[in-house]
Amino acid sequence: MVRPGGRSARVQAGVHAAVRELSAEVGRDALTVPMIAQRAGVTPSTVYRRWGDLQELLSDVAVERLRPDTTPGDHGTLRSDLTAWAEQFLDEMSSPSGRAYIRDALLGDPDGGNAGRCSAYAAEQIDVILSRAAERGEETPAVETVMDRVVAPLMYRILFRPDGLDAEYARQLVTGIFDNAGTGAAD
Amino acid sequence: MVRPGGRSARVQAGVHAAVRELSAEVGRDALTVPMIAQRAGVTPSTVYRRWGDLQELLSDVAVERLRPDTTPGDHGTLRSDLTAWAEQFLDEMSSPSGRAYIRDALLGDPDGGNAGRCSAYAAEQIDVILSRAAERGEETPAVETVMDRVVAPLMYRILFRPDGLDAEYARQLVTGIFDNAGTGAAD
DNA sequence: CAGGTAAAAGCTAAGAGTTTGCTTTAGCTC
DNA sequence: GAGCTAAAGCAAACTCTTAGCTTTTACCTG
Repeated sequence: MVRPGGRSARVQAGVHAAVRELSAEVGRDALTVPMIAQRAGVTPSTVYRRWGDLQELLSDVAVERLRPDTTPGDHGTLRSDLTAWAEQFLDEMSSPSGRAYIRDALLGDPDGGNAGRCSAYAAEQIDVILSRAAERGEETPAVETVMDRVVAPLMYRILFRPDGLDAEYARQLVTGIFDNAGTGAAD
Repeated sequence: MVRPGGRSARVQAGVHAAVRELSAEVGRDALTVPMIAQRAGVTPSTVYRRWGDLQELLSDVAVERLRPDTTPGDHGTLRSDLTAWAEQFLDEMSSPSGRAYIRDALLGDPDGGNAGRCSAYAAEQIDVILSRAAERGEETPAVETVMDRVVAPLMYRILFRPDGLDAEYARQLVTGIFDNAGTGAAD
């Protein structure tokens, strides 16, 4: 077996780097396995054997790029932290390239867990925000509540209705968590 | 130009039928354009010229299969109508084949509108339920509210966290629309 | 630290899918 | 029913994918 740091790891890193470089140079839709393999200095059969097909490889790379690289900012209150996070999330994810990454991540083997990893990233970020609020002594909702009421609607709109999305929508969703005024439905 | 009912329409119908038949026979993952073209009695280049690639074709067919074929059932109250609809929606969409259709629909040209069409189907169904409730004299939430609070969370879980989904979750989401007890967040 | 071992990569050729220019057909319009 | 145009058929060139076999690499034992 080849351990981390060995040849396997170098090949994987090289192929991932080749995907990132080439998708910037020629565009995501023009990528082919032979092209990526050549840039990475490996043979196409290596890529096919390790990833199966182009989709699976793109899915892998997409998940890496969707991993947050910063801790959510501290704006003093739970509400402002969530609002800022939701606005940034929407901003990053609703761009054409952001949507492409999400779609690629969803495209991989459903049992491979790439999609689940994306969701986990968001949940971790939310958890950081909620924990910080709890330390301040604020009442906090469950992570699941924020996922259902903010993340899920944002992601749904990004995937299914990409038009007419703006930061105001993200703010309204966060407000909905704090506002118990009702939905207009009688019980 | 060839109008509806002409050769174009026949080819489209034949190719769609071929996709449905073959995906039942050999499985969605084994489909190829030449295989579909042969079953439909057309040449592969016809398929490539009309749809561009296999993904686009599968996306088209998936949207058709995601179109609801019945009106939401009437159970006497808004709450029971929504609950029944959400449970059925979850049941149909969370199956392996349901998830595959959703993924295929999302995969097509983002500007082609296939994803938006799926969302519109759900919105139409919700609208029927809400209109019926309004006629009964019940207070009703906006369609958007139901999309955000029920459809989006269901779809998010189906796509990103397919494990651990059950009818109880769907019921809780519907309850959340009627229950203004709060989320645990202080304002 | 030399030799053995197993996993992973390289190589190559056969097979399958995709693209494209040109020709033919179908259906509309006058 | 003759002309016209969009779409389909055809066929060849091209690219991608797959698979069997060989070679390399890194780890591990003696």
